[in-house]
Amino acid sequence: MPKIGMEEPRRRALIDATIHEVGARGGMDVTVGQIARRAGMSTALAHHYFGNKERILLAAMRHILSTFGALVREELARVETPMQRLNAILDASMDRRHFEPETVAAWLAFYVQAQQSPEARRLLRVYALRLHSNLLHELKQLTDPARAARMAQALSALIDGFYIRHALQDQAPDRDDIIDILRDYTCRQLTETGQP
Amino acid sequence: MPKIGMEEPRRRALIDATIHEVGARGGMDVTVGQIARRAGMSTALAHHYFGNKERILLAAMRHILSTFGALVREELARVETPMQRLNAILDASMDRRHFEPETVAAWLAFYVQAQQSPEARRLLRVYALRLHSNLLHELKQLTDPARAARMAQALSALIDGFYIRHALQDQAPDRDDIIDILRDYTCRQLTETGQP
DNA sequence: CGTTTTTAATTGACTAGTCAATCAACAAAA
DNA sequence: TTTTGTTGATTGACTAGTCAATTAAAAACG
Repeated sequence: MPKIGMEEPRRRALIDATIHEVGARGGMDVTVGQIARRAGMSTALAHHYFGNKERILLAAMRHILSTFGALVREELARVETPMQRLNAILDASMDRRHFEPETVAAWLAFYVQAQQSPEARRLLRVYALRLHSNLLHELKQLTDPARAARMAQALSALIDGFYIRHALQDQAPDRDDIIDILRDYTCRQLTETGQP
Repeated sequence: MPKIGMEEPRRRALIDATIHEVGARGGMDVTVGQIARRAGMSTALAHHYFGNKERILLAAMRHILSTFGALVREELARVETPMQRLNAILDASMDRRHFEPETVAAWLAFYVQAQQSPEARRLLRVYALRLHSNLLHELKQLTDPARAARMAQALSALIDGFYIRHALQDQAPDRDDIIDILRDYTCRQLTETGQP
């Protein structure tokens, strides 16, 4: 059975299985055995490729974050004006793919693991910082620096907040309502009223 | 040594120890042994009082949520006008006590556990619903129903979002900045501009 | 009041089970 | 034959939950 060049597909399968298993079980308390079985191999092989459990989990986390980042970059490449680019970031952040139950559960679980694992924490920080600086870059071209900074913070929090609420409430607003709220927020903030 | 009337302080100590232990370890992967040791008793006694591990965790969760609810109610009782009451809810939601690292970590961990445990899910739903309806009740007196609903959704998401961001980023805005952002949001939304 | 019985509090030792990680061994490709 | 892929079996550490036994307070009794 041993064919050569198995390393890449095996790693891929393990990462995929990890995300699905974490999503299905709804937490990080997955066993290497469960992951390996879903990926169609023995636990020993999983250890062979990743060394230990934590590295499997981190690889899965890295995969989710880089998928997210790639999607944002892709949407961003399509448009020109700051306003379009801002909307592109918001759209990409609310992409349907992020709302698949497994992904949401995995995301949430990673947030918790970040409290224990410095490397996981670092990864999430990178994601948060990139989102923030992406937003800020566009907003600075649309309003004054102070308001831009505040809006970037608020939009980041709104995105994370809606995401986490979506994870466990059925009456949470759906994707389209969320985008409406985000657009309404930016629109109102950028319309100059009384305050300087 | 056995004194009578120990049940109540023991339960209290176990709940307290659970929150601290979950907060310190940054997840739900705490052992009954760790909790019991921190509470100054044997694992058997912890089982004696709560039956099993899940009930210990749920009791701790219930305690955190009821503390939160009591605080909101307390602040709410102090003021009269809808606008004051709205601000009271926001202030209470952002109270310093909720930002103690242990509480934040425990809160986050409970969110994850809610994916696995129906009872935990139910408890969090109650919290979310109460926050939402509290906000909605005041907002309906300040603006039209559609906008009130949208604002309640947005404010809930902002609160949860800032909370979760605070849990793992040092550059996240602090309590006062967050309150500024929340107030700025409500202020702008309630100021009638162009759109009906 | 003194004695006996009941009851709550408490634990150490034990059971039965899980899981991450290791290892020795085997199969095929190069 | 060396390298790469692969596994079953095993180990060692840890965990939830149980249980019988112990202690002391309280209550019942004479």
